[in-house]
Amino acid sequence: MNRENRVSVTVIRRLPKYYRYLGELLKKGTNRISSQELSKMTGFTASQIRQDLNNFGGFGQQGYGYNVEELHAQLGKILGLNKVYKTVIAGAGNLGQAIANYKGFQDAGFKILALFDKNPKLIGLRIRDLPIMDVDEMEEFIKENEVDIGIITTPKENAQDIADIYIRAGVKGIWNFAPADLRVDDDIIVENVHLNESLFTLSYFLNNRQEYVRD
Amino acid sequence: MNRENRVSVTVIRRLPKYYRYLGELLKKGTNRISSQELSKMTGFTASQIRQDLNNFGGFGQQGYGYNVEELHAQLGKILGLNKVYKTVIAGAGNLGQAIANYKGFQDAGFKILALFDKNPKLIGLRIRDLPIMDVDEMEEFIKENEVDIGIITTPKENAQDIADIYIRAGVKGIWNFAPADLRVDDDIIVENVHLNESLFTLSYFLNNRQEYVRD
DNA sequence: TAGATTGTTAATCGATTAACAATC
DNA sequence: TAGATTGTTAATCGATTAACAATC
Repeated sequence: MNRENRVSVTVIRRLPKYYRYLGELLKKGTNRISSQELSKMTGFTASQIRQDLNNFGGFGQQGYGYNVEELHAQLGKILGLNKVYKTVIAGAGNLGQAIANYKGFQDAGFKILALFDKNPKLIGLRIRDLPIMDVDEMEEFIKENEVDIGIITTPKENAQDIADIYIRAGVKGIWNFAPADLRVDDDIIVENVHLNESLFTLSYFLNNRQEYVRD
Repeated sequence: MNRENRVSVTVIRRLPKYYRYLGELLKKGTNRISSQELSKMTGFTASQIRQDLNNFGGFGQQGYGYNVEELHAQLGKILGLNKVYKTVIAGAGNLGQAIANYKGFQDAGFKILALFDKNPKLIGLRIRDLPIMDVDEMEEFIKENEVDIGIITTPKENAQDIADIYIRAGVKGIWNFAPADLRVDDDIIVENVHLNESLFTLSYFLNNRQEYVRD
């Protein structure tokens, strides 16, 4: 695959939502689902759903729809959720601890190996069974354990330094919660969670409700 | 303003980023900035930046660019950051506490009044100076204090119930961290932070790096 | 004045929606 | 077979980029 036939980022960002609803259907024991029913659940149009899925293959069957279990499995594979990823967390404050404690990520194959911090009061403690270690040991630890993903939950002042360590140590992706844009090589994938931007967007819509209600 | 002249959601979601960079420039003491320089910082094209800003007015000056202080103030007003919002947090676990502890939100005018939980071990504790109260008292509290924004950091199983309470109590917006889509009336603004979807997107790009590097 | 840079229109590009033949 | 629903092409819509006259 090359740039010409790659799937657009807008499409990719809808896949996790399909995956989530299919997981719920699977749990309920539903066997089949049509694009129209999925449309009602997700809020995307049926046409868009069929277009999106057909970027990756013809998973459906005319006159029937999609097999829930199969489509769920296929989307999981497309998203890379059939693998296990090793991750570490830099910044063992509340947010880092929240992520470490959230079972959902472990279940999805994102295995957290350790948290790192520079606060001596935190170093040595444990979150569940996970150690909080000195950030000075992080680079070494990542190399030894071949960590795939580095998570950043530090204040924004330290985010770039942490990113630099991550990259030197060889992580392939960074999940960044600091309100800063990281400078990284092109081959490092950065996914930002900018809570500030999310909250400010909410604030905008609160102040311009009349224009945006009823969509 | 009506539907015809409302600004598209894609534009709105870029505004907080402009605002953030302008804040940094302001702190550095920079007086003026051109769309071209802003382009280098933000990664959006200069043309797009000028288009975006002109949805709200002609803030620039030919041959000069934009006055940093003025544009920052204007964007703040557009985003509604010149007001104070009263908020509460439902779910006083790590994530709720992380948000309560994050000074940035308070500074931006989002005042947290209290956290709520149903866990007796948490009720009565304090996060900074904020009480953790019984969720049974939440509806009453919100009505009395005229809370604007309800934050949801509970497990997904409780998210809809909390949303229902928020709506009954009269909040105008919900900031939802639970991996669920809430059913609410059209006049309630919901802003979702779906960490699952963000992580799964990262996972996709990790597995399809060769297609997406160098953009 | 000359140079720089906006505001804005027009052109292009990409994403969404509509439509329907194919087929289960 | 008849009905349902996909996969896919074509039409539409919206967002981004290019271009340049206006003007500071």
